[in-house]
This record gives sequence, C-alpha cells and structure tokens, in this order.
Amino acid sequence: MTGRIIKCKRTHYSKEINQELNGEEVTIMGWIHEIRDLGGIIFVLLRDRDGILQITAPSKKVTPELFKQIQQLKKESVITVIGTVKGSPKAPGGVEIIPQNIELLNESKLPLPLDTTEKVRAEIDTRLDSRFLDLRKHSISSIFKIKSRMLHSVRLFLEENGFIEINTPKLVASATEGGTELFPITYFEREAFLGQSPQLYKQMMMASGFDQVYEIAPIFRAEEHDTLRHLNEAISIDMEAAFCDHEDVMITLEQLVVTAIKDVKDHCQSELETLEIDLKVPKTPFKRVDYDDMIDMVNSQGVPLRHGEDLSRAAEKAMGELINDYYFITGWPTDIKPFYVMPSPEDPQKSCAFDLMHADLEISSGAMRVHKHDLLMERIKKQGLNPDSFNRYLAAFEYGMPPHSGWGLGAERFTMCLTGASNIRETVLFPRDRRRLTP
RNA sequence: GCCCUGGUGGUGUAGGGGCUAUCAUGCGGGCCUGUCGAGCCCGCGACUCGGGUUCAAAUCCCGGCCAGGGCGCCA
Repeated sequence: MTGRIIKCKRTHYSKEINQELNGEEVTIMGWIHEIRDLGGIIFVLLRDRDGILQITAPSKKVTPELFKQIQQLKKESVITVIGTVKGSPKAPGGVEIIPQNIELLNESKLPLPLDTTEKVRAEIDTRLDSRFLDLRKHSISSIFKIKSRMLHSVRLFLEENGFIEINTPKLVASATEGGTELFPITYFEREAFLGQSPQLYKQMMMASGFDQVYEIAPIFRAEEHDTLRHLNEAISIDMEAAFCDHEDVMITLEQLVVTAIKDVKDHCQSELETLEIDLKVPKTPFKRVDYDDMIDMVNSQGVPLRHGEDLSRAAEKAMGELINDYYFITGWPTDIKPFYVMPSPEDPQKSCAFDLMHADLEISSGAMRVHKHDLLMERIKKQGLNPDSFNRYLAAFEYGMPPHSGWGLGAERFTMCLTGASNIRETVLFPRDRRRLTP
C-alpha cells in the first residue's frame, strides 16, 4: 500500500503479513473475529480492513499473564497485538503471529446484534439497523470498496476527458420540473424542496462556456416505491456537454462504463473474489435498440406493450431475457419524455433520448436537449407546465445557448451491476427508503 | 398506494387450539496444545402489539405496527 499518511502504531495490515517477515516483530490492530480456546493453545483471529490474521498463543510460548489475558478476550473487541511473525504450514495463509503483548483498546458488548462470522445469516433489516457491525463482514465491505473504486474511476475518466466538476444546489425553490414527487422542506419562512436532479442547473452551465461539466451528488425523490431497485435518496452521476448530440454522449457513456468496469476488475480482485463475481468487460459499441423494435421484442416475449407507453416492469424483464448485457434503447417517443428533450429533426414524434439498460435494469437516461428558446417554451406549455416558473432557466437560452446533450447515471444501480447485488439497499451504507430514515 | 406472505431466544429457524415450545448459532461454565464452520459435557435465553372467539390462544378471527416478495408510481 502506498501513500499512507495517517500515522499509526500499526506496522502492517493483515494482508501485508507474509512469510518473508518471518521472525520480525510487528504491530497489528483490529477486531477479534473469533477465538478458539483449545486449552493449552488459543487461536485468536484478528480482523482488519483487509483480511483476517491468526494470533497463536501456545501456553508454553507466552507468559502466564498474557495467556490469562487472552483467555478473557471477547469477540469484536478492539485490540493491538505486538508479536512475532511465524511462518507455519499449519496456519491459515501460512503465517501466524506469536504475541508478546496485547492491549485491549475497547471491549465489545455481547451478545452481538448480528453474527459477524456469517455462520448465521441475518436479514437486511436487522443488518441495516446495525450497519456498522454488518460492514465488518468482508462480503459487505467489498461492495463499498468496489463502489468507491467505480466513483474514483468515473471521476478520473471525466477529468481526463475535459470535464469540469460542478456543484449545484440541493435546496430548490419549486417543483417546476413536473414528474416525480419532491420532498418539501421549510426554508426560513418559505417552502422549498430537495432537488430531484441537477438537470436544469447543468443545462444552464452550458450557457456559461464551461462546455463539459459533471456532478456526482445526491438526488431526492419522494416516490412511495418499495422495490429492490428504488431509493428515495440516491447518488447521480450527471454530465452535460456542449456542441454535441446524443450520439456523442452515448459514446462517452459507454466508454465510461467500460473504463470503470476494467478499473474495478484491475483494482478490486480480492473484493470480486469475495463476492464471487466474474466481471465481464462489455464490448463497445453497446447494442442500440430502437424503441419501435423494442416494442416488437417485448411483444414477441408475450408481454403486451403498446407504442407510446413507457416500459412496464414486465417489459423490462422481457428485454432482460433477450439481452443479458449493456444496451441502449433509442428513438423514444417525444411525448413520453421530458420537455427539455430534443425531438428528432427527421421525425418530431421521435426524440433524441436514450436509456442505458443492463439486462432488465435501467441505469442511465440521457438525451440531446432543446437549445432553442422558442421550442423550449412550446414544449413546456405542451406538457402543461407553467413557463413563468422557468424564467431563470429559460433566460439562459436567450443569450447564446449552444446545442448540448447529457445524461445521468445512477451510481447505486451501476454498483448493483458491478457487485451482483439484487437489492439496491446493499449498495448504500445507510439507505433511505419508504420506511427507513435511521440510522 | 394495491395484492400476496410472514412476525417464535441476541441472530437465523421448526412447530401451528391443551405436553417442559424444535434446531442451529450465540452467551455463561467445564474439559481439551494446531484450531481453521474446532470438538465434547452442563447451563442461559423467545411466541410483534391491541381486541375478540374458547374451559383453554404462540396457534383461530379482526385491527395496528413492522418485515419479505410482487406490482403501480418513478419528468
């Protein structure tokens, strides 16, 4: 490990202990995963962020005081162990630590609210109530290490490709965008809302001359959905780029997805192994399925779906049966897409909008946007919205708004694809859903 | 919000009008010098809440709360 700047008495993480250190004194720190007291010899399994290491205390090789202290240790207590590395074929991983000194940093209360050794599984509800303990399991922390790497990789990719990171407000004045329900909040003497999407702000940035922007931030949606793939607070990876069309940003999106998957594969091998995931790097270009063809494909699976309808859950599943990979759905009807989506120049009934799917899960949607003020006004009115409430947004289109396109990618849904999680709550430390607001 | 299913020790479960409420894990105690899901012995610990039916309710009925699954909603 490089670039460690936190000063700590710990000399090694568990995974850094190997036979080459045989005979050396090390200081390791962590939690007691398990204790196996065989009478004359005690094995203590010490767990830290990266793995589990065996501390072996034979009664004849440690002082009687230390042996007694080890007998009294409890599961999940935090300890520092100073000891000697000993290569041994009998030890798991071929190495163990013979302790000279053990400091009990903090004792754990017993019994535990859940079993950190995973001998007895716990339900997600129980796990989320005691998330800090749940995360002590490597099978759980692996998900978040992968999510972290994915976000890092996404940032790197966008920065290297000329994008500027922006931060837009999450406290917004009104529910003018229509569509999803917003969370109302009290803003001094006024009512305000939590932002559902940075959409309008990132578009306004296209009139700033930044050309290419991105934001990775929370979005809030007050929908009462109660499914394995919805959250009321999620992280959205949003981008917007000027002087380009939807085809251009679709290429950016597929390259970003492939780059992130490769990067996770390269840097998270042990986490993927823990999760038993064999990550496949998808080939580019991703398949493009036109909306009209998609209707036929869904119908061919015996699932009814009419032209002009959004995908039902059954339709998503039917598509997932046919394509178990990443693919775009393009050519969406203009009528079922938001006002800011550009109608297709050849056929205004169709739009320049696209969704990125992974099997039956929508992970991103985007479009070329309307950049002409008058058309935008017309579209707002046609969708039954009040143009007056869009004044500040619309002004940006009156002083030289370039053509532009963009998309939003759900960080948690993408993480589901990377980790094989079937419940989106698995990919959030402290998920917010219909019922859960704590911890 | 709708439909279905469920709620039993700390955790995960079996049972389903009357027996000391099953098992695993855990926890406490004991034995044990190579465990690695350690083993063996002893012990501890539970029927979601409210109302109803009944001689008798953890079990049946109604309602609440909560959970799981599915759907709707999700510009």
